[in-house]
Amino acid sequence: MPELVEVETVRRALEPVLHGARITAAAVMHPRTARRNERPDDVAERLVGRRVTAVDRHGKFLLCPLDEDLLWVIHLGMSGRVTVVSPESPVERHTRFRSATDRGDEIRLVDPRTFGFVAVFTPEEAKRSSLAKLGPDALTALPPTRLLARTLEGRRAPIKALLLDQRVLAGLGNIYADEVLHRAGIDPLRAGGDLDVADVERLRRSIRPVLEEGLRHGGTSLDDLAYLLPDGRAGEFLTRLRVYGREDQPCLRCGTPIIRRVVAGRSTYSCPSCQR
DNA sequence: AACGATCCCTGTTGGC
DNA sequence: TGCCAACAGGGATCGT
Repeated sequence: MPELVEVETVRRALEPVLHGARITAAAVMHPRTARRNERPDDVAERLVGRRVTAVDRHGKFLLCPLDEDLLWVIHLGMSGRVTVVSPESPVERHTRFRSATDRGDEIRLVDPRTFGFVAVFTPEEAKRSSLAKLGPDALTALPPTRLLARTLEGRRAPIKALLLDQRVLAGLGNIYADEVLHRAGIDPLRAGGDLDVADVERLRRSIRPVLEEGLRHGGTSLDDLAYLLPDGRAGEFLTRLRVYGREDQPCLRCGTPIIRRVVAGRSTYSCPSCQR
C-alpha cells in the first residue's frame, strides 16, 4: 500500500523526469480523480503550459510546485500507481489521469479503486485543503521527543490510531505504524496519553529506521494490483515485515504468535509479549 | 475538541 | 465449479 515510503520511492523516480519539465498535455480520465478541485476542469486546464519547479512530498502527498504559483498535488490513495511511459504506450486499464511533458514522457495515474486523486491548487486553495492540516513529515521533520510527547499528552485514543492520524504525524499508514510500534515495544492499544517519556523516545527512535529499511527495499507491494514502482517492479519490503500480515506466525524477536486486532477500523498486528 | 463509526471504491479471496 | 459476501484501507464526514 502506498504510505510515506512508497510515495517517497515514487518521488525519487519522478524527480529527474519532471523537475524543470513543461507540461504539454493533461487529461483526467475519471471524474472522481479530480474531486478535490473545487472546479474539476481546473486540473487539466491549469496544468497545460506550466513548468514543474520541484518534486516534493509531505506525508503521503506528492507535491509539485509549478510556475504561475500553482501546486500540482498527487495522492495515490490505496491502489494508486504512477507510471512513466512513452505517449504511444498502450493505456492500461484503470488509467485515471494522463499528462505529457516537453521531454516526450507521459506520466499516468493508474488507480483501480479511485481513492487517489490529482489536484491543482492556487495558494489560497491549498490553504483551505487538508494539506494545511498535515502534521510534520515522519521522515524529514520528525519532532523531538518532548514535542511529540506534548502532542500525545492527554490523548485517550490508542497510539496506533494517533500514528495513523495525519494531523499528528504525516506519512505513516497501517503497515508502517504496526512495524514502528513493534520495534518500539509498545502495545498499539495503549492510550497515547499513557506513554511516558521513555516510551515516546523509543517510539520516536523507531520511526526513521523502519522507514529507511522500507526505502532500501523499494517499499511494500502487497500484490501486483496495488503499489508498484514507476518502472513496474514490485517493492521487496513485504518479506521483511516483522508483524504486519503475520497473524499466528512467530514473533521474529521472541517466538510468541503474532496477534491481529482491529484498531481504528484497521487490522492491527502485534506481539503480545514484546509490546506492552 | 476528540473520538469512533461509516462511507467511498473494486479486485481478490474464502466459504458454501 | 460458480456465486456472492467479506475484506483490504486513506481520508472525508458525521454523530456523539
